Amino acid sequence: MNTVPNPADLQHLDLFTDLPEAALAAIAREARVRKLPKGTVIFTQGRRAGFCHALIKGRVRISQADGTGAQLLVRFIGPGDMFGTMALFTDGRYPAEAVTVLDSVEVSWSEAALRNLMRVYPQIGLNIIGILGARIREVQERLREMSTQRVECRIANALLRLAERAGQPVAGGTAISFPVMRRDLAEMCGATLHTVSRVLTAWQKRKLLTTTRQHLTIRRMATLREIALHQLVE
Amino acid sequence: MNTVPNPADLQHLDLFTDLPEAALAAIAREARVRKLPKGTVIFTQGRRAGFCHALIKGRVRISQADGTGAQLLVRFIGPGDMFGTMALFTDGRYPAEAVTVLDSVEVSWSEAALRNLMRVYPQIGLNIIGILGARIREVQERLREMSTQRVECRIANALLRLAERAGQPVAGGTAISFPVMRRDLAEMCGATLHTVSRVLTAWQKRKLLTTTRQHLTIRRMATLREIALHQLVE
DNA sequence: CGCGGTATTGATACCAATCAAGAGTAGTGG
DNA sequence: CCACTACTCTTGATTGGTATCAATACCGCG
Repeated sequence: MNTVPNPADLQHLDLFTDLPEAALAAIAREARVRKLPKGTVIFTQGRRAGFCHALIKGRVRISQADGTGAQLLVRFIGPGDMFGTMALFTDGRYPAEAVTVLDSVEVSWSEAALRNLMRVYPQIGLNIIGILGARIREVQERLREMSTQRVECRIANALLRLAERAGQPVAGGTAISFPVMRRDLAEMCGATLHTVSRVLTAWQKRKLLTTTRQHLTIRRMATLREIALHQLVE
Repeated sequence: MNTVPNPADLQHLDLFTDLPEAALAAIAREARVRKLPKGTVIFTQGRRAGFCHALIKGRVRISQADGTGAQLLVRFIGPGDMFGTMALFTDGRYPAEAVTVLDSVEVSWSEAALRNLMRVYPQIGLNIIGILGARIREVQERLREMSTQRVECRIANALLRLAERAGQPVAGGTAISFPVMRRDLAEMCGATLHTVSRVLTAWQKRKLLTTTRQHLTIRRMATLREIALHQLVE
């Protein structure tokens, strides 16, 4: 379970882009690798954070609950993505919960190890800044969508983001490569699962996409883009 | 106009916390200081970014427009805050517009200067990571609010955030120290200015706050907190 | 087979946007 | 000094998009 990763796996992590070979080897020596079956809770909201995480394989669902039980789906983490790292540089507590939705392989580093590595290889710090910057952009974009657009647009945007980050070309469309429930989509775009269901069945009738339970394939990406952009849905 | 700042001014900037005296002096030498009257556009959305900015005095409004003209008020920048820096580490374009809402004093560094300083003083990089992390948290919190809470709660939360970052104790309450319009509040919490106006007058009748045009004083912070937390507003 | 989680679909209610009008306030310039 | 204009703010009437409530169907799995 607690093995050392192959440096080759590490070079695809966004955390470690533009680092020399030697660095990857050193980083690998400090790493902890774990195989995590689908459904594993990696960390829970509010727990003390001591590690920087990254995903080698699989998919992780990051979600945040408020006091009343309402949930926000913050993001799905895919292979190569760092996660749960922000906490180390703020108040030391995870602001959200992370659960695998597929069998996954995760790498992690203790806070001390990460800080040492950052000292030796300053590029890591620059990478983290870039990653956080990109995330702020994405979250702000979602915030703007939530403020100004209707549910249909927001659902379309959510699907486009999923396709972008986890789309697999298949015969006659793009399939999302992991199980997505109506509830997930709802929590991604601030709607109820009822509304999501209605919209998806309407789109299915229009041949924009096909869905079976938890599985989703986009058939007409272009039309979906139009719906996402335009306020109007002719 | 193009003077060198007093290092003492720099030590209160979140960008440069935990830096030695010598560093502040070096940083000051690279800086550009500008006095900017109220209403000055510091940068516009989409423009090529070449500087890292920080505010010494005054207040700056950061807002983002989508294609249709709808606006999101991203944040108000106060003394000590860095801004417009994310662009340097992502795609090199400002994702939002910055305008002074009070007479202000701004410091800025060219991208090259900043990168040099970061190389010599790695703490700056850590500071930036901390700042970006805190911002992601705040934006995510707003996103969750937008998804799950009603307008009244969201307006209450917006006011609390303003009070937190720009509240001045005055006789019988906390005043917001810069002009805030109904439209601003609306764009902060995804509502129309009409709704904001209605809610504020209702609260004024309940003595929760007092407003004159563009000026706002919170009288019962505790009650406002209750409204913000609870979904229910008895 | 029955059971728990997931998805569909209809009926109703209601929050907040939209539409519309006008009042207050600041600043400008003749 | 006052008319004039631009902007901010208030308030009412109406509409409509989504949530909510409620019931049922579907599917996988132990």
